[in-house]
Amino acid sequence: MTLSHEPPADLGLDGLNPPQIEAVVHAHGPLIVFAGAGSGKTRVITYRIANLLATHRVPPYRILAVTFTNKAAQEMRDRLETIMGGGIARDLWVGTFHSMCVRLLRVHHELAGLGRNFVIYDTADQKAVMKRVLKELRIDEKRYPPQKVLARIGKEKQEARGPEDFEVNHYFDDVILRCFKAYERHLQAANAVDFSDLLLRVLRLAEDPECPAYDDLRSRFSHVLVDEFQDVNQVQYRLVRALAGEGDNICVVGDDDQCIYQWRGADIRNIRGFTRDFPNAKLVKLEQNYRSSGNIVSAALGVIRHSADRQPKELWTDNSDGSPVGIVHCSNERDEAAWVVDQLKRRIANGISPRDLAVFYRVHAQSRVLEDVMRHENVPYQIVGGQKFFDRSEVKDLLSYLRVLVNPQSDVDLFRIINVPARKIGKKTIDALLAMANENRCSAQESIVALCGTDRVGTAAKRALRSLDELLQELMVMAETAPPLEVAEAVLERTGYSAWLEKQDTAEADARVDNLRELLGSITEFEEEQADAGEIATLSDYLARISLISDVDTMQDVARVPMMTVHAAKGLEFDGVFITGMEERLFPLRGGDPGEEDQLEEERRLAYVAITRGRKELFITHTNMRMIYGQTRYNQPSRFLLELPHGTHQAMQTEALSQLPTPRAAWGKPRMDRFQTHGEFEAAAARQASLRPQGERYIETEGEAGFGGDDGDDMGETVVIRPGARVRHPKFGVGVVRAVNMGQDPVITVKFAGWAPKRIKLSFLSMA
DNA sequence: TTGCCACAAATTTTT
DNA sequence: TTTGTGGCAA
Repeated sequence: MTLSHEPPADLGLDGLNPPQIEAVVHAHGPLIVFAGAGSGKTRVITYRIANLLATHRVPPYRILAVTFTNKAAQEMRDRLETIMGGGIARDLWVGTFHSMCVRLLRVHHELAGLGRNFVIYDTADQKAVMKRVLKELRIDEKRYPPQKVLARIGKEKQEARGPEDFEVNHYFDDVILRCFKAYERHLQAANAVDFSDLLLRVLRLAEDPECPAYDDLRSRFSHVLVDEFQDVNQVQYRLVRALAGEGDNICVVGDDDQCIYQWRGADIRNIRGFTRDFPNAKLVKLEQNYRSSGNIVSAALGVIRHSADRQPKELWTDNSDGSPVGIVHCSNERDEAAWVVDQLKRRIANGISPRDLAVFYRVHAQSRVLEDVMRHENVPYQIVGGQKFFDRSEVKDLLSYLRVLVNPQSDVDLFRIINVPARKIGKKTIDALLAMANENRCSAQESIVALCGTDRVGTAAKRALRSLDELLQELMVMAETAPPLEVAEAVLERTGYSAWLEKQDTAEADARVDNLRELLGSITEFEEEQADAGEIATLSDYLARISLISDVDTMQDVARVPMMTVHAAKGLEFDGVFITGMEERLFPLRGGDPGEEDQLEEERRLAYVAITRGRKELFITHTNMRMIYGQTRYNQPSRFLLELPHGTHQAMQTEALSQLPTPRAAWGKPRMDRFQTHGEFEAAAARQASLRPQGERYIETEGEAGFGGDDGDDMGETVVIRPGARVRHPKFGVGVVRAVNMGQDPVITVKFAGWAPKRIKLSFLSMA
């Protein structure tokens, strides 16, 4: 069996391709491409650019191509370099929205109201700023958690609204507004921007005809191309429109079925907006999938078919059916991990490279068990994303030092390192410094000298502050001229950070030293890269670069099995894919509160994305019982599994599951005493869950609801819920049933210890 | 001021 | 399960 997974080899410049592809490559004027999964869209964009360069002689620096990740940008560069040669790719503007905006802001920083060495605050930094704001405004952190306030503000900024556009609707909105204003003020004072600002600041310049940079921004690019257009938000879309300027050489490529970032502000309506803004836009559909086997494509279609409100299109493939999609029933998450790892091992033993396989999960929390088993079985793997390297405390410490040196106004960074390593500057001193800075409306670092001129702190504190200040001043002078690596090394030495770690002499401290070494390595790498590009490596460029690396960017091209969340898998493809945890409540993921319908839709698209990553083989696992976040859950198989068309998949189960004791056990939670060992007990519990027929779990009786069928089928006895029965809820624990409301989705009133009686859907309850 | 301990809270996906 | 916070003693 051979599968043709590649688009026609001659794709590109000579007119021998399917007409749709030719259209994308050669079309003039605005163009919108609906590109189904695996239709080779990135490749098509690449060839369109190549065509612009080669046939139309467009200078490379006049072309802007926006990708979703830095990795995708790099790949596009590499491909173009392979096709064109001559180092032409170097002058192209290829990158993410964020990296492109950093570049533009470096040019126009003054007009944007920023110092040249502005720094980028990540979510942790934002939180630190917000905490300070709340403290300053004397707002209770409990009632207004920093995260929540930031989320609200973030939503506003995502829609290009500042404090002046803020509408006060709810009773707590005026607090939010006050925080919003103070937050913006603090960022400004710190010469810092958050992720949204990066885009927003450029947008403000590019949309303001009065702005001196207006013309430069709008005429800089003659051709603009955007990949993954379905995940573009309001601000990004307006940015694209502005940068395309008066011309209409704009090409956007996307797939509404793969929109998985609505929670981050992605707006499918932009697709409609595009056809409205560019009424003469040509529309091309790429519907042939070159990537996946027939069975995988059918499975994907089965899931996405149920999606509401999608653009009409038909994905199809010429590829042979391949092997059926394996739906693997496992007993618990350890069993699941063991099965997956065993399969990986077999394939690797058969000569498949680990890098051609991949394991996906819905949330990072699932990775730990998989990692344990991988390590135990000596299967080489890499976690893509997750606890990020740059989030480790020692790494953040060093970076904070560097950021303070580059930008002394960055208070968040100063406070992070002010007493690391310990230099006898404690809470009281810090509070005094904070108060001073707020009074004088200046940065904390500037306030050091001022504070030392008062008697608000003791002499010991003054001495500590002074010596820190002197140290920072010296290093700052150095940072102006010395290469980044030298500065970083000096910081570690002169601040005593290295000595401090070494003195600890614990395994943990050693690991930290290693991490710092790795960070120095990354600086070296950056320096070399810049040298190759003929540019001078500056600290602030380095800092900006690492603020913007995404999860997938950290994926190395090494012989290890990549493991990642489904989100991170977007845009990637593998010969063999294992999707784990396909269970209700996990995938689709359901949080605490009412599961919104459109959230389910996004989960569905996410499942579609996951499935379509596979080229030849796809396995989807689900368990009866899963320990996650320290709690055991008994989950049904995902509804998405039920939507797979017949004949495309094959049900399998792990050995542990097939060795279960007799399935006649009752449907309620089995009693421990009926089983000899805990293993059997678990297995029986698992078995019960698996036996519940989908969609008919609850049979209506008068005032009673059961966890099982009671209509005389042969599935075992029914456990009946009636007032007085004891039930268990994953969050509230064990409670007593007060009342039962029947219906399609029975609602039970339950009294839990310590809570007022709650009305809860039966599906959330299990037997106690 | 520092470091330790106990307790509480949260727990999606990310540029 | 992990992470953060707050209080307390040295």
